[in-house]
Amino acid sequence: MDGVAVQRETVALPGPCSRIPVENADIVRQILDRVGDKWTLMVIATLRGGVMRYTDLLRAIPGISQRMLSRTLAQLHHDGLITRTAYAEVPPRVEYALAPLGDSLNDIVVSLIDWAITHHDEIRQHRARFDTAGEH
Amino acid sequence: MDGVAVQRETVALPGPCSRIPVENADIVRQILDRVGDKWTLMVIATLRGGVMRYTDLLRAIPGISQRMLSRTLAQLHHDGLITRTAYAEVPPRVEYALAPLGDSLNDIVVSLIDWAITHHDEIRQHRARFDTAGEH
DNA sequence: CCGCATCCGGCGTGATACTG
DNA sequence: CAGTATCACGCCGGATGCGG
Repeated sequence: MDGVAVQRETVALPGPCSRIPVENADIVRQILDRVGDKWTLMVIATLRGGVMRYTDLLRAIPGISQRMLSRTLAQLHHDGLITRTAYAEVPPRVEYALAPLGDSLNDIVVSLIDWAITHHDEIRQHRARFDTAGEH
Repeated sequence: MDGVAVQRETVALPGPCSRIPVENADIVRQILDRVGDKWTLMVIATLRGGVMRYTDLLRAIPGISQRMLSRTLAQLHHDGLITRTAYAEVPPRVEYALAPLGDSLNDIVVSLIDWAITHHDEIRQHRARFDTAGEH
């Protein structure tokens, strides 16, 4: 029902793309489904500190459950963003680290963390003002 | 199996934090709870195109439901990331646009989109290889 | 007519307990 | 220590309805 001619050539890789073509929106959505959920970015951000073990991550990321950590790590490993090294020892030891692909997200994650820390007060204030204002 | 552990030291990167202190982890998590869910970044990314109406966003973001769009928009407005302008007309018209706070996310969003477009093939290949390899 | 709140069904999520 | 199995809850999505 759209009937619009789609510009297929608009890839716009060099520099900031000014607009998202409809077909890229789908790609972006798929990726954001992976890296854009709450825990994935937290795990990647935490792994910036270096090689980490399962329980280290569990402690380093407040609020995450074992289930979601396992799931997230498996998915990140599955997508090639992190490496998983299991040592057949007793006690068992599994180390996780950023793979090159995950490392390429590093700058973005840092920026996002930066943004979060910089603006979270502003957001809180905005939200508070909103609450007091429109409490009807 | 893999068996190769990646040597990775704590590299200082541009920005205040090269590592995430535990206390900041909580802040980051809170922000990522807001901004890191599937739809929020998609909405922000889509709004980069300029002022948009509700149904425009609905069409521009494939897969989103009316419910989630309303919710996401309300939250973004609530947090001060976007502006909402309702015109008391017939037919009614509601326009959404990025507020300065949301606009400050622009660069990050663009980077993320760029990353998504650049690496989604790589991720797919990794995933496919993983599937064929360890189908156990 | 558009925007969006509400109601219900399904699934993902989270806490606990258990296994290797 | 690392991860899975189980179950109950809550959130997501689709349809409906109403207000402006």
